[in-house]
Amino acid sequence: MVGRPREFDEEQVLDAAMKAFWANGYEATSLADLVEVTGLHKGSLYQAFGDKHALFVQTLNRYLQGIRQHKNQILDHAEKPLQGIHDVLHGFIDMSEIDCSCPKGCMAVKSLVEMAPHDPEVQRIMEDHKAVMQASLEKCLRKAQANGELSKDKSPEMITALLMIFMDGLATLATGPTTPEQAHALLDGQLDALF
Amino acid sequence: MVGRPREFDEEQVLDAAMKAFWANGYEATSLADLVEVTGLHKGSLYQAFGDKHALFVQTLNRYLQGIRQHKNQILDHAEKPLQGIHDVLHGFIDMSEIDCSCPKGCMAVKSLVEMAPHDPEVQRIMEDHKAVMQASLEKCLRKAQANGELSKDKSPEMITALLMIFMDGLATLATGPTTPEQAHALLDGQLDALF
DNA sequence: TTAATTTTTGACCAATCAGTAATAAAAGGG
DNA sequence: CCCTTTTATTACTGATTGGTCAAAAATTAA
Repeated sequence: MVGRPREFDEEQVLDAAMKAFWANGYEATSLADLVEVTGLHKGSLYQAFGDKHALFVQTLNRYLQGIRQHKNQILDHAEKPLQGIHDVLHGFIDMSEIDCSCPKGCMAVKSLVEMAPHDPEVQRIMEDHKAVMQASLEKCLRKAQANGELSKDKSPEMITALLMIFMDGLATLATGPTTPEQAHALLDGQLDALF
Repeated sequence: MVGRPREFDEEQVLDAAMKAFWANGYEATSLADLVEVTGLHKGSLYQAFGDKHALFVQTLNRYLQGIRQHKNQILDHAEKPLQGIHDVLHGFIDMSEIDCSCPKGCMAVKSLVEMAPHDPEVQRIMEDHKAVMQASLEKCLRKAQANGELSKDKSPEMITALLMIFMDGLATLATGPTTPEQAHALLDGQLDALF
């Protein structure tokens, strides 16, 4: 490698920018904010990541990829598929407790609501992510049916859709003063209703 | 009344501003945008409604009040309470079809996600609104229980909470390319699961 | 040591941001 | 008809916006 070496860790910078966007949204996060949280100078940010929108897209992809990686691993390796789904969904609620430096709520839902309506790229990213998660959940539910864990007259598609809607709704609820305990109880209520 | 009379209709201006905020969110809606959609000059906007934030709060209150008025009337006067709930929830989906000039999605959810986390006033408004809607739904469910329409071993609180979460989730879904038919089907699926 | 390459840094830019102040215009009250 | 009150309009502000550019610094290859 030729040239002056980078003085920053790309992943750390992306994480810092991600948290800023996550906490405040795209529009309300200024370049000055990004400079502050990343510690980089304006020019370096542009040279390394492109403009503000490109940087945002990279942080969003990183956020979604992290979720997919973690959740799909649980879903694919769960001994009891239904337990896997239970763990994955309750795990979403605990995410904010594990890393307390994370903003409240879900960056994906926030981006979906703020950006997707008028941003084709964000829209595409979110649709792809949704399709992947949907497929994983459905696959897991079919395993549960084959397993005998889940009645065969339930519809995996409908259950999956309702679970994803529920998680989106829970994420908007989580922007307010809801405790993890309440969230867990509500999720249990929804799971009881569906299974 | 003394002084020069207003040349605009306050409610029309609020509606125009509301749609701008609704479509683009608070941060992404500039004063120039508001001047354009309202037809008023900057100074008139400030004199009549206060600053940008105050104007936003007024549009949000108008939006929420319209919903509460409409929905509570249905809930309170429904012959069959469960049918009333059915109508109210499906009615949310049809709102965008009735007035096609309305932006997609729900302004309340959008404001909740974008503003509530760091805006105490919006947070309070949304909490109050949620409490009112929650109370109306619960009251209606209890009537259904007294009526025999709803089994008494169901929890009105839990059902209400799950319905509200579901509607929030549906609103985020509606920012994407979801047809009203799909939304109705999903809502029916949720209602089937809950009742 | 020098040339090529990449990053860092800080100065700089036009455009837009929300918001204000001053003046003109239009009404009613005396 | 004048005075008061309210609204409309225009011009203007300082600050901030996202983004660029050129020069300095740090590294490797020749």
